[in-house]
Amino acid sequence: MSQISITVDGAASTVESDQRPTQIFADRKEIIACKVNGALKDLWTEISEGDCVESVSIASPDGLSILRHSTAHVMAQAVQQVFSQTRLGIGPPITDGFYYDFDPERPFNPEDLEKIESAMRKIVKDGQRFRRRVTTEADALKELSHEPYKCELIGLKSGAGDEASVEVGGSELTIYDNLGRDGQPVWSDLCRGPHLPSTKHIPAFKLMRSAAAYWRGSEKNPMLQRIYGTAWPSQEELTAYLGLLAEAEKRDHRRLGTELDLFSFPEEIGSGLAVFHPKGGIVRRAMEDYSRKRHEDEGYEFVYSPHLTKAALFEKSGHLQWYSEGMYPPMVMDEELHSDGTIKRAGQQYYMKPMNCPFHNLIFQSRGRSYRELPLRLFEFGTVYRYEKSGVVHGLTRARGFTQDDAHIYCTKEQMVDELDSLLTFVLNLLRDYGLEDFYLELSTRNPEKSVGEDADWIEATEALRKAAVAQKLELVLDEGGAAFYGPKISVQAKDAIGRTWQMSTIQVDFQLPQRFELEYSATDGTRQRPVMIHRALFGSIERFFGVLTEHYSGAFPPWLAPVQVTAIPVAEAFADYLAAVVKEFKAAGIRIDLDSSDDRMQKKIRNAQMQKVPYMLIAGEEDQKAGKVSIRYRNGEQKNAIAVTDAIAEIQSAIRDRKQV
RNA sequence: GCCCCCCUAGCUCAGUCGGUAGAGCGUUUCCAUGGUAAGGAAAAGGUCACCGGUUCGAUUCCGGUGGGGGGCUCCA
Repeated sequence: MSQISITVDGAASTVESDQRPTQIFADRKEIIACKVNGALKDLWTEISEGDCVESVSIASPDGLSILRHSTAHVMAQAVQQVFSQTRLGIGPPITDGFYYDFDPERPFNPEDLEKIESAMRKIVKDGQRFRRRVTTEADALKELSHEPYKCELIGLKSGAGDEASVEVGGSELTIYDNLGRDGQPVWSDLCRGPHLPSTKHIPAFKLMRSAAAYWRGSEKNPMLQRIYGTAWPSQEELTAYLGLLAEAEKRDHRRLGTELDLFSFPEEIGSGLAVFHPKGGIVRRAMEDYSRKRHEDEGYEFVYSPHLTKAALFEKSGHLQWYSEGMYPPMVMDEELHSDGTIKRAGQQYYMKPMNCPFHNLIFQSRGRSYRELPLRLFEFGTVYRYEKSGVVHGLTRARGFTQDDAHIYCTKEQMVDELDSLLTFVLNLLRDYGLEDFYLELSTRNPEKSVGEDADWIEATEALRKAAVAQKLELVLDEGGAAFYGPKISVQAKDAIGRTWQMSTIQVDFQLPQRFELEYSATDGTRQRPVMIHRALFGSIERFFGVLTEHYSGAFPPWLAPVQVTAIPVAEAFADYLAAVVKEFKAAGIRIDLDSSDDRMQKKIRNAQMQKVPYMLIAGEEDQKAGKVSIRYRNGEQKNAIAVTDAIAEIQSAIRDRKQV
């Protein structure tokens, strides 16, 4: 047997020529794949003289993808074991897990998932080896003739899109066989790979849910049944992941909205239309008040516009041509009909507004504008109505009626760069004031096929946005071709307390509307010029931001936002009068404080306040009353005793003023 | 909009293989006056989402509508 020289993880090495990485890394159990000369390969791959071999650990990003992809194969095998008439779609790894699409005889139910999961456990236990096999298109079509979706993928191979590329390799067509103990294939799947050495390398997995998905992601294609699963390098990591999901469920704003009596969606009103209860109203008002103040400081002017308008306005803006599907249908006013039903006098059509910009444009246009007025910043908490498809409505984060913290900035081209820069700084600082700290930015650029305007304008605006983004020194992600038809945009993505990303603010340059509305200002030389228009919403919508903050804080709002800032709890009824007097002082100091005068025992009152996530409890008993003092109990269970009332007020006031979390 | 699932007291949920229903929490009243996350007792509270169909009889089975959930597609 001859020897070959290779590099293993950067170190020169000499091995027998028939050695495979599986043997080279035999004593490192966490190594489940490798890179040969930079390309991801199975550990069973052949290596040759001069190859550079790098180990891929199961915990690395590549390793996790391979683990999850292999688990998807195991699931597909199990599904076909349990339901033999099921045809296969595709089964890629995704963030935290994997899915596989199936065309079963009937949709899966939860019991099916249990059956599939136990079949998977058996396959994992069997330790089936994954074997890569190169095939030809003709052979594969023959072998997979009973798998129509796979055959379709083979046909697509040349122009393979993203979703197909996991299944069919770029240059070679490969099939992965799962080999039983006797070395014979027990199951096969068209796949690019790579895969784990064997199924026993799957340390921990769980099937999560079944759902429907269109074949190859198109509404026009048939619906397949998708099963989602998750897989991890260890049982502990799986448990931790499931714990995170449970935590996310606990802080779901829809659940907290009920538990904390913040808002509801009465069926009588309609899907996606919320009412805010008194407690939610306080939080919302605190959010709005602070936003208003900051906008005022920043040179915005406040305007108001109606919720309804005649159709002509949205014809002018282009919304009716482009977005009428997303609008509530028109109300027809003052229409007169003949007795035979034909129209005698045409009515007037009114629409609920899906956006505020046309109204702001009318304000801009209401009189001549001078360059001296620019940048003109018009701000409105504008409530809009959009007829979202029934399947997408989701709590406060995707509603049909919502209020944007909307503003439109009209400026000269020369002012655009500075304006965007200061605007982005303003946005980020404001979001930080609300307790969000971790951001990245996304720059959406032109899609040439779906856009209007001059190339030069697009380039200029995109560059201005890019410059503003880069100045923030935050991560910048490019969303190529993701811009709206009328101009490029930056969106601010914020991470919440448990690491989930939410799209918050958008800043959008618009070339279209100033033209459609023929907006003009008088320049220094007396000529009439078209202003640049910038759309921006910092919260996106107040409802959505409310939902995000509720989840971010898990309902435990910082004092400045908390509906009830302090609950006063007498140790016994005898001290209620004393506390009532103290409560008066707190109220006079502008603190939102409630005295719990119910006949519950104090332990119960503490529990209630705790569950309502009230930031402070003010407790007083005999000792406090004698000394004229109070005790403060915090949300974390800590307590400070014998505090002078004025000190307690000062402490809480300062936390509110500084928007501190406690 | 599409696929699947769900809707029982204010909330969270049992239950009825078709004979009109239960628990815990909450609410009300009474007792208890209690120093750090549930004191005790009693009572009230339901057209079993709504509308049709099948049936002697429907909360239960079937169909439709509304609302919700998980996904897909979409998100100006």
